[in-house]
Amino acid sequence: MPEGHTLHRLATDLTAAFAGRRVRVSSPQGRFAADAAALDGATVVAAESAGKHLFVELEGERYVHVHLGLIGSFDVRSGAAPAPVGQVRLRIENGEAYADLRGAIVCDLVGPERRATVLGALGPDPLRPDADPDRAWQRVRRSTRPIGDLLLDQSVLAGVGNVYRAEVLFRQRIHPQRPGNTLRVGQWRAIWDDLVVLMAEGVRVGRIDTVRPEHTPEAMGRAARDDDHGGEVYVYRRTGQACLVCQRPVRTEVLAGRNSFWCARCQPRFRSRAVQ
DNA sequence: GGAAGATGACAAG
DNA sequence: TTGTCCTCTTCCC
Repeated sequence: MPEGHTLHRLATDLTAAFAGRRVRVSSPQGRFAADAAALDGATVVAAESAGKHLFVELEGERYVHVHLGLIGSFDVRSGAAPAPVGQVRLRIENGEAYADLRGAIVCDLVGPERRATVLGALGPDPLRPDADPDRAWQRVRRSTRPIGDLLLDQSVLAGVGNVYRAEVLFRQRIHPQRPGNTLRVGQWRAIWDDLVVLMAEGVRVGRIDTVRPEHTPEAMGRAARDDDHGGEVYVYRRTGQACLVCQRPVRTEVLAGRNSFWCARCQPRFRSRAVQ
């Protein structure tokens, strides 16, 4: 289940497995069958990610545009492909490796124009070295929307999902409901720089770990937890459990349509000076 | 065996 | 704001 780091890693794995190679393309489930047939036997150029979007380029400037949505998965494995298990919408294989796509919200065959349109609608991606954090800041500093809302808006910045939103705001001690236009530029830069580090680490290890060494269960003398998303986090989906830093119960509230998590002590609610 | 959720995004009203 | 879609897992009866 995907935030930007998952897609970035996926692009790397797909490129390693298939770039420069002819591939068989199929749709065992059937919903991508016509396009798969058109692509079958083509040579893969490369795969790339931008935010939560993935493009697999095949010869002839043809791109398979994939967005995993909330529940999609794209598994890249080595070896010959076995009989498909479950609803495999897209399978790419070359005898030495195979990749199965399931549950994606988008799986379309597109051309360069559509690809450019999708990329153009995205804010800067902390995983891309050419990303310009100031472009996002110009949106944040003018907005009265909560920062927890802005961080999930892919046109403001691309690749952050619900886990990174909760975790980066905890690490920077900023309440999710704090309006964007009350942040100082230094706080924004701290959020961005932290995302660059956290997401790069997410790509490297393949899971989301955000807990600093001094706050790990071992360092705090507590039993290790086994989070069901695979990583070690401060507040994400820890509602009611003790904050790893101050022991207060972690709180939750729906923000921008998604569950938001924070510690009321470590991330005090912002009070506008104008009100006082 | 069924309901509820889940790291997402969109359209409709 | 609500409803809808995608698939799988976990939980409850």
